[in-house]
Amino acid sequence: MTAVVTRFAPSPTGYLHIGGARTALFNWLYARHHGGRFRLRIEDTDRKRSTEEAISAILDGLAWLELDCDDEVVYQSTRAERHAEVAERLLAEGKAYRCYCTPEELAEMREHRMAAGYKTRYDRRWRDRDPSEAPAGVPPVIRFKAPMEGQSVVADLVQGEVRSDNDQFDDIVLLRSDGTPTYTLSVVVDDHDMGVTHVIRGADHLTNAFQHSFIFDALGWDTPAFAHLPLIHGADGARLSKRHGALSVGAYRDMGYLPEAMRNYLLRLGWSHGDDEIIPTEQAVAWFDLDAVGRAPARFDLDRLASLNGHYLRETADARLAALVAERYADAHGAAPDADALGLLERGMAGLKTRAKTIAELTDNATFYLAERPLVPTSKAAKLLHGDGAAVLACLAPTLAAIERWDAEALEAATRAHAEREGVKLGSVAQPLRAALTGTTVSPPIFEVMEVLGRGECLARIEDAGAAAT
RNA sequence: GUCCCCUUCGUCUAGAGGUCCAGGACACCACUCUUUCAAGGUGGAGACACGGGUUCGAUUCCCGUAGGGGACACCA
Repeated sequence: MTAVVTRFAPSPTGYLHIGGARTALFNWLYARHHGGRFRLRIEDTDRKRSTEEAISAILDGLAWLELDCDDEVVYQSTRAERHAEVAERLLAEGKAYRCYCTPEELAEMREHRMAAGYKTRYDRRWRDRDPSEAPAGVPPVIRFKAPMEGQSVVADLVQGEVRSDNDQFDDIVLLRSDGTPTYTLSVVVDDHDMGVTHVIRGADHLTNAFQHSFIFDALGWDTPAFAHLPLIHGADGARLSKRHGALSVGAYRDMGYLPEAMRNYLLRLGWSHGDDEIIPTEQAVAWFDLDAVGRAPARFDLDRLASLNGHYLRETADARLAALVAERYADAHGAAPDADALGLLERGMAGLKTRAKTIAELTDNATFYLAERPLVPTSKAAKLLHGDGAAVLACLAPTLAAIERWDAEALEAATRAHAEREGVKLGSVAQPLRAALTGTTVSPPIFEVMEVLGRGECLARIEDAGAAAT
């Protein structure tokens, strides 16, 4: 039993999207679970569409998801020579041939054969033709001699045994007329050379797997095990596309999702372990295997991601959350919170984090800890302060100022006693207090907030509110 | 058009012939806790696409229909 080697092989034509991220995750998990290696190959084969930005977006995306890869990253474009060499070998062995058809000729053939109901697009006119008949000045492509009869089967670890009649496989191009390799040739050669044992990728490649198998066989190479994952669809069931909004993992990072939540979410899309829902990565590594991957495509559900994110948020250490909020706040306001402010955030985090689903929301809710006096209240909060609110606070202020031990417990006890003396409900005191201290009508428990904020700041904010109300 | 794959609550799924008048989670609705809002707790509504078989018995096996998805480039 050789050690497992998996690989993630994106083409750098855009950001790392949700589907790619899940493919990467499954490859990574499979490798980690089996104590194997997880490799990265950038499929930048010539293509004008491949860009440096896309490559770094993919690298960043994987780094954010904390899917570390082993060995060096392979750039497919650097391997064209080796690919061509393999094509030549196939040619020499009579397993491939030169085809001199022009693109126009092929387009016409395709159209005609399609209309006539043929199973293949290319009529194989050069397959058995004598090379001496080659037209002068036409650079040929090299085509693979696909089997024409019988049936083939791909033993897929997810899809099961998939069969197909051989009469519908075209003799695909291996090497273009300009000598560059096509995708089909490149994957096979690279997977072999990289020692890949398990090819885990999207189901959109299922049909290609037949062609890949043919080539592996023709070369006398061991065919890796295949596992084709069902695709991820948008919430409407249609294929994921631009109109579904954010597709890149970077966009989710920016929206304030945690990588561990994203991993957990993606993991449960198509894979399950009984009724388990919350599956931290360590547990996933221990449990993951391909036999529990389903075959039906799944829809992307933002609510589910948000819920999971809320869960992980609540489990995250306050210091890390405070740092993430500070970073976000700095991005939005241009100034990073100082050490004192960071301390406030960290101490306030316990009350804050049960009230947010994303870091973005958390940051919004935390701004009252970071804002400079005097606070600018929301309109609802201002309304509370302009009514009897100001008077209520003015009446309460001396009581608060006289408190000896400034903590939530003492503050609540004193305020409750005050409300009772005044014959009012606690709420009618607490709400104006909240408005004055946080500038909003919704916040963590107000006495907790007061403890974190400290005596001086609280009394000052109450005074500010009183001044603004007059 | 040809070939391949898929089909359990709105969504993700458990279920591998009787344990299922189908279980969990998210979302939703109540109630509860409560100084606000959350979180938490309790409860509720909600699905085996359809039609044939096979079987004493099908969500589970087979066939068909419908619907969805994928692949059919000198793209990857």
